[in-house]
Order: sequence, then structure tokens, then C-alpha cells
Amino acid sequence: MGTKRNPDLTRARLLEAGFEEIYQHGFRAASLDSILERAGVTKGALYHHFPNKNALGYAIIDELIRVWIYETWIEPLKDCDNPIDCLQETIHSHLDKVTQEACSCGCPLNNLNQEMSSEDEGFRLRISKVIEGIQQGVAEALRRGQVNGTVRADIDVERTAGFFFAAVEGIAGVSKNSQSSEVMRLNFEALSDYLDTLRVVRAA
Amino acid sequence: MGTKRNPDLTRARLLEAGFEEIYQHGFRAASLDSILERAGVTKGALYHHFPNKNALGYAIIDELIRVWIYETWIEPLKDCDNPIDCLQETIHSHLDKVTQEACSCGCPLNNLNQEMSSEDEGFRLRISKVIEGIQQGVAEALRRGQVNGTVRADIDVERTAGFFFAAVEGIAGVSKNSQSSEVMRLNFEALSDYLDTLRVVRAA
Amino acid sequence: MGTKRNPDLTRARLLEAGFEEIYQHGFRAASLDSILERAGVTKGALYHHFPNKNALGYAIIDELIRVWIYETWIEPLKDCDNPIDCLQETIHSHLDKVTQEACSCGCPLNNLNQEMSSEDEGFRLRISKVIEGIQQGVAEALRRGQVNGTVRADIDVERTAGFFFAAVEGIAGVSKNSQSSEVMRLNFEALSDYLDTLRVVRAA
Amino acid sequence: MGTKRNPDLTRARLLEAGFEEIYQHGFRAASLDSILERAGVTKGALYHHFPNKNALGYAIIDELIRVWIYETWIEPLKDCDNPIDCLQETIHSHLDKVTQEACSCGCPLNNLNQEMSSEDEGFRLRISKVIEGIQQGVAEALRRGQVNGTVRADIDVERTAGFFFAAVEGIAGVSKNSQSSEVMRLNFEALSDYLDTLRVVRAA
DNA sequence: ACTAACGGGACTTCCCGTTCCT
DNA sequence: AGGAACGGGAAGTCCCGTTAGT
Repeated sequence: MGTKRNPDLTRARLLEAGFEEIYQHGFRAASLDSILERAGVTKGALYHHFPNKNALGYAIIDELIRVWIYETWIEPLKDCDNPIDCLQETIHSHLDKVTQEACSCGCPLNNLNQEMSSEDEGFRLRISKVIEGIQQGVAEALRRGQVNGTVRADIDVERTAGFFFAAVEGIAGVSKNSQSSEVMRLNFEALSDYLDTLRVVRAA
Repeated sequence: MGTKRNPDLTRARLLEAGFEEIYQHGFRAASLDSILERAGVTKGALYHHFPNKNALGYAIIDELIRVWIYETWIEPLKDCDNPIDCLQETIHSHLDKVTQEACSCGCPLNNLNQEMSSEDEGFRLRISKVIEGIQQGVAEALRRGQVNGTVRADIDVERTAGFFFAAVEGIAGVSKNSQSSEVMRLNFEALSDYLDTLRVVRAA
Repeated sequence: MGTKRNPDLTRARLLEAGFEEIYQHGFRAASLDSILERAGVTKGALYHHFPNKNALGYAIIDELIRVWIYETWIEPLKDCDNPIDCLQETIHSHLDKVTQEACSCGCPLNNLNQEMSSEDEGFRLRISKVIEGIQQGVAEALRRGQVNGTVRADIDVERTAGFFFAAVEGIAGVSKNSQSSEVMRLNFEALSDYLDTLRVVRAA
Repeated sequence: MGTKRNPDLTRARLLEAGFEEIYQHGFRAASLDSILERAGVTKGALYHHFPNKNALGYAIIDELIRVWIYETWIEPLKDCDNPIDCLQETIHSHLDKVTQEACSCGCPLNNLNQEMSSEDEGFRLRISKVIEGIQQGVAEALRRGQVNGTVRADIDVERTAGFFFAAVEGIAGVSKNSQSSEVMRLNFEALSDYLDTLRVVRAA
């Protein structure tokens, strides 16, 4: 019996199973019954923890996707002197870890954004918060780079951070279409080139 | 009679109504009944022109979205000497024309790509063709720019064209989330800045 | 152009194509569009020759199935002295000709009878006429056999003919289920044994 | 409360209502909505107990038709000395109980067999099992009759049992067409005559 | 005689959410 | 806290039949 009546575990399994199903098929095409089967629980359990399907999606954004994205893109920037080096390293590290599924299914955040932002305000605002967080994290790092002289002083760090994230999401989109990690790599190389243009050019 | 028994018009209305509904709600959430109501035709007419919902979506990509995207991004590049000037003009012209709906609903191609590419091969391949067409058009213009000395010779035009398009789609995505044309403008300015880095630098 | 505008041929092709489709899938599951495709004509042609789907079915019974059944079971009885020998020969000849399809799909008349008799009076009456015709043909032959001393005088020929036909249809049904011509053969052997019991027993 | 939340009853009502609807109109023409109305349950309840329409049909064969047929034709044979007397009694008892509906709608098993055997393997196999069960039951009784001297020793009991059942189904078919219990009676008399030929003939 | 556009309905599937019960 | 029965609706498919036109 041991594992019975473990609400925290049940909730975690629902989030995980929900994430997988939604990541693979989109939110609306995700079937609650499939999620329940993956999680190994029944409908009563789900509706005990979440009032409806949307709330499950909200929690997945707040508790899984948000965390994963921050760990991937923001954490590495926390204590670095040269943010451009750091972002380029993050890109390459991301490329190394990327799986076939990650390529074919795109970015979980981007998927939900495209599908739900214009239909449900709850999704839109939660996704918005995640995006803002990333942009602020990148902007802050760039600002520190301006102070320590590794980033050009004449750029608008907010605008640049926003564009950087937009490009990342755009790359995820075209890679999803091509289903090829090679396409993803080429695009990230180009993004890396773009980052180089933000460096301070030393006199010869 | 006038409007009676006009198969081309019927088909065109189905495509147009289908585009609107799909653009606003996504492909799967788009209701055939709503499309029929918008188009003012009946289910029999739809079934006569298209075997199923997917086929309608395919035709919308091939006959509406593809054409619109080409007219927007490729046609202006056809006869221009300086592709970078030209792309920047296209961006600003696009910004001028953009409506609130266009901002909130994102890019029709990007929406379908995110929603359907990993679920249906028919969608994926059609979208892929459109993407390739755009990339080739931009790449060709950049190559001409390299020949006439307006574009840096050291860039990989294919990779750059691909990244350019990825960034455009990424911008459409974040703008959709923010529902603000101001965000879109800022991002396109940043993209414009990126394009500037591709110019040949003249000696002072 | 040669074959254009040949109403008789068009009608014949519709009957033939309709028969095939209905034989394989049943009347209600038979799709008019499939029939039209098989026949190589369009819906307008069909509705020019027949007022509706039922009428096509009626014509198939009257003009195809009836004829085929008479040729198979009644014609051979026309000029024979010993009806029992003759029926047994017919059975064996039928067994020799039977195809895999004929085994799996059953008897066309029996199929339509089971499916449509209780739902549509038009079908019921037409099928009834065919059945009566067969029973009368067999009964008449048996009567002749009674006259010429090859058939027992104490049997009710009408009842016997009816039972004979019922058994034939029953055999078609169980063979359809087993999809095996071996099952059909065994049952027809048993029917043949039954026929033997109708013979006049000669004194030793 | 009484009738609330009684899954077994709900399931039983679905089976019963499904049987009636399918018996009267055939499987494909049977409307789920009509079945639900007859049963007094909702679509959700049906979908909970059966994954689809076919599964409902399968359960009706396994749990209703099979049982009914066994009770009618096999149970009476269980403990009888003279199987031929017994089968003839069963026939007459069946004739006494037969209703107008039973005459017009034919045999439920035969109906499903004709309609579905060649289209769906699930139906074919389930029907096949029922048929085999009956044939084995009859064959076993005949064998016992051979042992105790009430049945001719020279007949093939398997073949005879198979033919007997085929004839019963054939009779159901022609009776369905005639919609007359008189036709059914005549045919069963003829079948009864056939059974008489299987008896051991006593010396005068 | 025949084509093709079109009308409009009915069906199964499937789904999200609720409620009774343990 | 969770399991299972159940409510009720909406969607896409597909189909038969009609009609304008040639």
C-alpha cells in the first residue's frame, strides 16, 4: 500500500503527465483521460487538486516550465563577468542537450503562447510573467556588462534582451517545423553571431 | 442570379472564412459550423470542395497564407539594389499596416506551424515549403547585395536569411503575448539594428 | 467519344456496380458515391435512371439477383426426369463454382432479405416473389417426380420445396460466418443426404 | 434513491435497449440516441460502460443472445434419452412461444451474422463461437442417442448438427420475409420430418 | 443524358466536468 | 483523498438527394 494517499506525489505526477501530454499535442488536443492514464490516477484525483483543465495548465506553466526556463537561461547569467560569453555558452550547452523530441515539439512555453495567449487571459498573463522574467534577467546581465566594459554602451539593453528572447523562440519554431537539430544549430550560430556584434570593440 | 452557382466564389469564401476562423482560434479550435456561417455556405458545399477539415487548412496555407507572405516579404526584394534598405523598409511598412488583430493573433503561418507541425505531416510539409521559399528569396537578395557591394561578403547568406525569418516569427510570437504593437515595434527596431550589422562599412 | 450517351450501358453499369457494392457491404452501408465511382458515372446519371437508392436496390433484385438465382436453381430442373438427382447435381455444380468471395459474402438475396425485409416493404415483396418463384419451381419438379415415380408420393411438395430453399439460405449464412468453403461443402452434403430420403425406395 | 448509481443495472439496461434496437433495425441502422432513450440513460453512461458502438454489440452477443440461444436450444438437450424427441419438442415449444415480432425480425444471431460477419472480425468471431457451441451441444446429444440406440449409427453427428442449425437459421430467414408464423410452422414441420429420418427404424 | 455544385441532416466519437461513494 | 458512475454537449464525417446548367 505504502504509496497510497500521497497528495503531493499525486499532484506532482499530474503536473508531469500533463506537461508531457500538452507538450506533445498542445493544450486543447491534450486529453485529460490520457493525462490521467500517464499519471496513473483517476479523474477524481485531478479535480481534487485542480478545479479544471485550465488550472492544470496554469500550474504547469508556473511550476514546471517557468522553473525549467529559468534554470536554462537565467541561472547561468547570475554570476558572470562577460554576459555575451555566457549567453553563447548557454546556447551551446542548450544545443548539446537538445533531444529529437525537443526539436520536433518546440519550446513548451512558445507552444502554449501561440495556442492560448489570444484565447485565455489566464494563460497569457502567466506566460507574460515568464517572458518578462527572462528579459529582465538578460537585460540585467547586459547592463552589468556595460558597466564592466564587456558590452557596448550604446545599446538599449531592454530592447536587446527582448529581441534575444524573441529570436530564441523563433528559432524553436522553425526548428520544430524542420524537425532537424541541424537547422536549430545553424540558427543558433547566427544568433551567436548577432551577440558578437554587441561586444565592445577594442582598439588595435 | 448573380451569386448563384459560382463554384469559384464559393470556394474563395470558404477559404477566406476558414482563414479568419483559424487565424483567430487556431486550427483545431476552429469550428466548421462557424466557418460555414461566416462563408454563408452549407456543409454540402464545403464537403464538395474539400474532402475534410485538414484539406481546407492545406488550401488556406497554399492559396492564402503563402501568397500573402510572399507579397509582404519577397516581392519588395525582387528589384532592389540594396537588400538591407529594402528589408528595413519592408519592416516599417509592415509595422505601419499592422492592426490590433494582427498583433493579438500573431502570424498565421507561425500559429499553424506551432499547432500542427508535430501532429500532421501534411501541414508540416506545406509550411516547410513556404518557409523555404521565404528564406531563398531573402538569401538571393542578400547574395545580390554581396555582388553589388551593399552587403558584407563574409556572411553566410543562407544562414542569415534563415535567422532573419526565425526572428520575424519570434517577434510575432512575443507580440501576440503582449498584445501590444509597441512591443512589436521595439523588437522590429532591434531586428533593424541587426540588419545594419550586415552592411559593408565604408571608410571615413 | 464513342461510348458517350449510352443510356442502356449506363444503367447496366449502375446495376452491376450497385450489386457489387451492396453484396460486399450490405444495402445501407453501400455508399452511392462508391457505386458511382465503380460505375464510372456521376450522381446525375444515377438519379436520371432511378428515383432514389431504394429503387436501385429494387432493380438489382429484379434484374440481376432474380435472374442469377433462377439460372442457378430453376433452369436445371426444367427438363429432368429425376428431380432429386437434378437438385443434387445442381448443389455440386454450385459448390464447384463457388468463389472465396461468394463464401464470405453469403447469398445476395439472403443478405438483402435479412437486412431490409423488416424495414422496407418494397424490398420484402420483391424478395418474396423471388423466393416464391424458386419454391414453385422446385415444388413443380418434385411433383413431376412423384408422377414418374422417382419421388415419394407421401411428401408435401410445397412444404418440402420451401424447406429445401430455407436450408440453402441457412447454409449460405453459416458459410458466410465461417468464411470456409469446407463448411459449405459439409452442409451441402448433409442437404444432399436429406434429398436422398425423398427418393422412392425400391424393393430388394 | 433506489435506482441511482447502480452501474450493473445501467449496464443491463443498455444491453437490453441495445438488443431491442439492433434486433428491430439492424446494427448499423440502430441509433445510439434511440438506444439511450430506450434505456433512459445518457451518452456519458454509455461511453463509460462501452468504448464504442461495436463493443456494445459484442457484449449483446456474449451476454444476451448467446445465453438466450443456449437456453432455448441446448439446455433442453442436457438430460434427455432421445435427442430426436427432444429436438422436436424444442421446435414445437419454440413455435408456441414465437411472437409476431420474433417472426418479422428473424433470429437476432442470424441478423447480426448476415450484416456484420463480412465487415467486422469482432462480430464474426463472437458469432462463430455461439454457432460452434450450439453445434457441439446438438452433436453431443446425437452421439448419446447413437449410444443408447435412439439415433442411427451411420450418420455423421457433427455434420448433422451443423445442418440442423443451418436449417433453423434458414427457416428464421424465410419466415422473416413472409412475416407469417404459418410459414415458420410449415418449415419447422419439414425440419421435424427430417429429424425423423435420423431415428433408428424398428423392425415391424 | 449527363455533370457538378450544393442543401441539410444524422450519426458516432469524444470530451470536460460533476457527483456519489468509500 | 481518491475512485468510478454519469451528465450532456459539440464536433467532424459522410451521406442521400436536389437543382442549375450543358
